Amino acid sequence: MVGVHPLAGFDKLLHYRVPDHLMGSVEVGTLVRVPLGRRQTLGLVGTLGAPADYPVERLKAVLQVVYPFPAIPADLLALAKWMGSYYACSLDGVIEGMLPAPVRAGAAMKEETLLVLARRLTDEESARLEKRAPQQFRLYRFLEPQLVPLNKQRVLTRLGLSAAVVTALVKSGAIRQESRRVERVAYVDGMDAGERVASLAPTLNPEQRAAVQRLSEGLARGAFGVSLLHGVTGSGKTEVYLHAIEEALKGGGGVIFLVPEVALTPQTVARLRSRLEAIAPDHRCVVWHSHLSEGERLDGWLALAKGEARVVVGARSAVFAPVRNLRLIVVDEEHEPAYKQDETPRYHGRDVAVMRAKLNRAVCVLGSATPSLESYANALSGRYELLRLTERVDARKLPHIQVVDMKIEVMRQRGLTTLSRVLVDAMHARFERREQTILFINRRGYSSSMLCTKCGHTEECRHCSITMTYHRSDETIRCHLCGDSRPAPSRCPKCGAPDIRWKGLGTQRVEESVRRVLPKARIERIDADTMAKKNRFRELLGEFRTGKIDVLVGTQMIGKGLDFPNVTLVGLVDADISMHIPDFRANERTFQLLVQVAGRAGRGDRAGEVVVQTFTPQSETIQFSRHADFEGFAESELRMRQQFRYPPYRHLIHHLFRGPSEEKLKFYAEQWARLVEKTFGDRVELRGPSPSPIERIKDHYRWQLWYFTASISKIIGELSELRAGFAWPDDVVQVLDVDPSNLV
DNA sequence: ATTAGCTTATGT
DNA sequence: CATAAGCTAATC
Repeated sequence: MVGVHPLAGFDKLLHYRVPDHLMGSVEVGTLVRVPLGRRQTLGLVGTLGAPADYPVERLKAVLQVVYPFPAIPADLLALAKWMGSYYACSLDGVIEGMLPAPVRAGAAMKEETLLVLARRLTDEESARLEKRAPQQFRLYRFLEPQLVPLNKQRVLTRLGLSAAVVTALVKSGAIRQESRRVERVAYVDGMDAGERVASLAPTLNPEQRAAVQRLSEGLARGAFGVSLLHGVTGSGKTEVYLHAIEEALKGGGGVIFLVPEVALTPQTVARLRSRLEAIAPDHRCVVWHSHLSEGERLDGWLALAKGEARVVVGARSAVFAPVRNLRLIVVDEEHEPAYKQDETPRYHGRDVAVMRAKLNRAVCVLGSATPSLESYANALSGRYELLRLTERVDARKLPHIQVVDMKIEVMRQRGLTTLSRVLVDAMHARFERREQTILFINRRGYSSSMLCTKCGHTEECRHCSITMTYHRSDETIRCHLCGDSRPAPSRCPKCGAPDIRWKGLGTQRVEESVRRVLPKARIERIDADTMAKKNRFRELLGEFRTGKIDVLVGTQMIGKGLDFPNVTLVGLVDADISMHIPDFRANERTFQLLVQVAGRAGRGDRAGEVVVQTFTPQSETIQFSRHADFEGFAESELRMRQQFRYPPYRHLIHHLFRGPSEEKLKFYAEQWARLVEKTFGDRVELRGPSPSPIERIKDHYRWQLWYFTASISKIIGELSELRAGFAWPDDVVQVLDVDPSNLV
């Protein structure tokens, strides 16, 4: 008897009888087909043994064992359970997410039947066979000289025989049938030929050696540990990974190597695989990404599940690969937002990796040149080990950085200003020397926060403690987490200053200001509006590169991997805007970009200059919500209901929010109701609580209401880090509860 | 998620 | 009394 999690849309463990012929092939993690009501579904064996409170004689039997090995091994099942509670989604949803599509579809292994000689017949026997069963004899004579097993179907068609002939010959013991899984030609990229030569590891520098040393010790210890490998681009992180992987493989362990999806170009994959396969010549290295065909995906997955392959390189979902004896997980570019899955089951690949390492007592390496706030904070607090690679390949000088307090600037210039004295002077100097300037504005198009230009105060939601967003259309401020809204104040509630309203300093306005200051300069703007014309973006960048433009004003787009040698000044206009967006990751993305842009400024051996303008006091801390997507959640849910023509929405509301009366749930129910009314014009009526609670919803909010605290000095810290040779200030971040492994 | 089966409204 | 709609509870 086994307990099975049916993958049918509800989370319950149901018990089934195991028929005799399947007895040996069922264990925890086996994928089975089971009857459920009047249908059939896939299910995952979760426990062995009899049910606690269900009569054994009424159990139905397992219909089929889909694979003769665990599809979701015990460690992944534990991970799935953890994800269910951590990310507030159903267990069966998580499990489905862990299985590749072809497996989920119930695809059994594709097998072929082979025929091979079992016993050589004596002359006498074969003579008798020839006379009594000429067809059998033909088959025998065909197979007798063969060196390898042959495909049954092909042999039969070739000889024009029926399957009965085989059955008879098998029965008499002359031949044998074998079954073998069909190997697909999954990797046709010529990597098998040559190339292996290039895979000798280059010698490591002392820093790399030290990092490898620490990781090897961790692997030898066989205990859970997370290391943050903080190394600039080109400092040789990959070599460190590879040496650690080699170490793990030598000890017989399995390895998962996660990279952001975009990094999975054929070239990088090919290079990595040849290196990895050189390290472990007897093993295949499975590559995992979204462009694989279903067959390739299935093959890779099966190879891992059966232990034929021990290494997987892949994007986000590769963290669920059924790797056996997992010893090491590498997460490259751990700060990348691509690790976050934006559909249910929502999860963060890096966090799941940390948790999976913990469950396996394995080593997890997070690598980045610009670590995420939470990982860095965890390293500072000692939860993660910090490994640094500071030696850069290009010995470019680090830029000078100035921070301008715009509140003082506003007082000095008597009125709201866009550009500070310092920045204007610096721009004049560049213009005279015929050098170039980039002004960077991180503006979010749709809305902005309420920010006092005098004291830096921002309005926060009284329920959620995140920054509220100013909506110009109806003069209100709204919380994007819970949806609460109230009229926008006209004066600062803290200091009483009249000009609290944020006049979004968009790119257009900055462009205007620059024109006033540098009337003769050629100025161009790059933002979403400019991008509307298709080739304009590339044109502009071309003109900028050839020096036809003096000042480039733009948003995020400027930063994307572009290198302009004549840029010696970078101005960050209102570096703190993104701090007030109620999702701290928006802020992260910005500052990582800032670091990249600023890091490239400079010409020849002359260091570049960076001016950072900010309203927020450096000492002030701002709260960010961990996941501000209540809105997104509600909307997607509603869209789904609409699509499938569910019953009237009144009913839905009742369903979702019944349960023990709780102030908060009621509040959310009301928000939801309003949303439904707005979206569908449906009149919504909230009913009182009813006795059966829906924990899922409560969990969902618990999940969303975790906070994250960071301070503006993080940005400054990042930049001064460039100057100070990677010495981070100690007090940059305070983090609450962002280490997933603390939350079992 | 799906569905059987129960309760309640709606209609002759 | 029949039929439809609303709703609950179970699925081993």
